[in-house]
Amino acid sequence: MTLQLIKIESAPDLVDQVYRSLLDAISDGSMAPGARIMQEDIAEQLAVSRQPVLQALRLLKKDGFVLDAPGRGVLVAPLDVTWLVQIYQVRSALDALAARLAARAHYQIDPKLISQGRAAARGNKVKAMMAADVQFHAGIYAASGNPLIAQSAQLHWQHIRRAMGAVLQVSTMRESIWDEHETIAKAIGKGDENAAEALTRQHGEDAGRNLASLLTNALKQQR
Amino acid sequence: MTLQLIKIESAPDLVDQVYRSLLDAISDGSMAPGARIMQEDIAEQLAVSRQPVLQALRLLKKDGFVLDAPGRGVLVAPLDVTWLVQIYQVRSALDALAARLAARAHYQIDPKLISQGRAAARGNKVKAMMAADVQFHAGIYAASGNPLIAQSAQLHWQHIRRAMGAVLQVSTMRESIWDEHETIAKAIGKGDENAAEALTRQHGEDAGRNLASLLTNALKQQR
DNA sequence: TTGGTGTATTCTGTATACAGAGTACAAACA
DNA sequence: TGTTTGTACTCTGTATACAGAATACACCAA
Repeated sequence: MTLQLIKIESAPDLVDQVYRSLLDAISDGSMAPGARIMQEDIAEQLAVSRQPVLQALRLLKKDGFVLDAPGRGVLVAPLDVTWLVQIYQVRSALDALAARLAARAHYQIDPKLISQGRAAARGNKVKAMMAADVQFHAGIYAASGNPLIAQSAQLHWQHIRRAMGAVLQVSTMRESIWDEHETIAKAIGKGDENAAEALTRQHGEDAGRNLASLLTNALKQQR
Repeated sequence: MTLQLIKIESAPDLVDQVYRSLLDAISDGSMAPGARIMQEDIAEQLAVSRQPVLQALRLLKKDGFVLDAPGRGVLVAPLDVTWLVQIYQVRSALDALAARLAARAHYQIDPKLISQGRAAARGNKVKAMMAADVQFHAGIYAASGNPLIAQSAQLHWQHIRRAMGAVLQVSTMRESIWDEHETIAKAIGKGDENAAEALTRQHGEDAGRNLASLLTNALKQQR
């Protein structure tokens, strides 16, 4: 008999590990915007050589999480409202596309995603709220059948997570977003492509405007 | 008097150079889909060490131009119709967004882009046709005021270029695309956001379907 | 005291060196 | 002759070494 062995997940790959570690630290705010990054420090903290760090930083640079500071290495990209608005524009378009494709397939979004989301929204854990939000949207990406959407959007969500982290300590998320999510899920389930797309775009634009204004205030207060 | 000196463009940066060189070779087909890539070969050909090559390959991997072939290094991503369709779906959504934003600004697309495009379409140089097409769309991206769109779309265009290169030797581009381009430009100029968006999406979807079916045939013939 | 120049330090990017993982080939056995 | 096992080789990923570029600081002169 052929034993069913679990496929060994290969290649811990230091570059990947460093990349994730840094991305996480940047996204959750423990590496402050504008902070200077030195390869040697990171390498020492993670107990690897400078080589994997160098490569990971290059990947992060490509994603826009760190910027070149010629002569002084790189620094964590500052939080910029304009940049955030642009992220949201693109993400909304991707979300809208995903919703349309999902509706075309009459995909039934797992109702649990919504009930769990509402529960999280009633709580006071910022992390849980964010996670539920991400999961709902990820559900739509998966339903779209186009993995490229998820791939692009995932990076955007990291940027958003950064902005939210800087803002949500002060305010709370709009609770209405879960009503909107439910409406979107229904439109997708019914196969109403146009509605699903329009609702999703509207939802994204509202969220973008909301977060942008919150961030603007937060940045003002810092000064 | 303060002499106007041209700012020196810094950092030739070997990694970047290798990246571009490889991306170019892959996009124009001189590195065949499925071909195996060995760091040492590339390094020797470009007269650099393996280090920059390694990093460039990692960037290309992130972009989907090369795939991991565990144990045998990496290989040029094969041309895949499904993949191409997905690219077009995302790009069409981005194009539609860009068109909407450009229309919001009542941006006047340079008419030269269209006349030059028509001229190229009447010719028989595949490269010139592609270039004109890219330039028209790049014009819309620029007009959108959201640089993130251009950044994402640029990668998609490289993938498309690859597919076109494999196909356009055989067939010719639809000439009607420049009528469509003109209609889109007019809608943008008039500030008709909805029309600009809808037309652009339609244009993208048609182009995607067209290229996908051509590629399907081309791949069939190869067998 | 202030401005400028020279020097030392710091940090990056590239090259070389090394070790480990996987494949392919060859030899041996059924 | 086909299959399996052992071995050598190839290729990658990481570490270390080196050289160049930019900054910051200190010293000197006005």
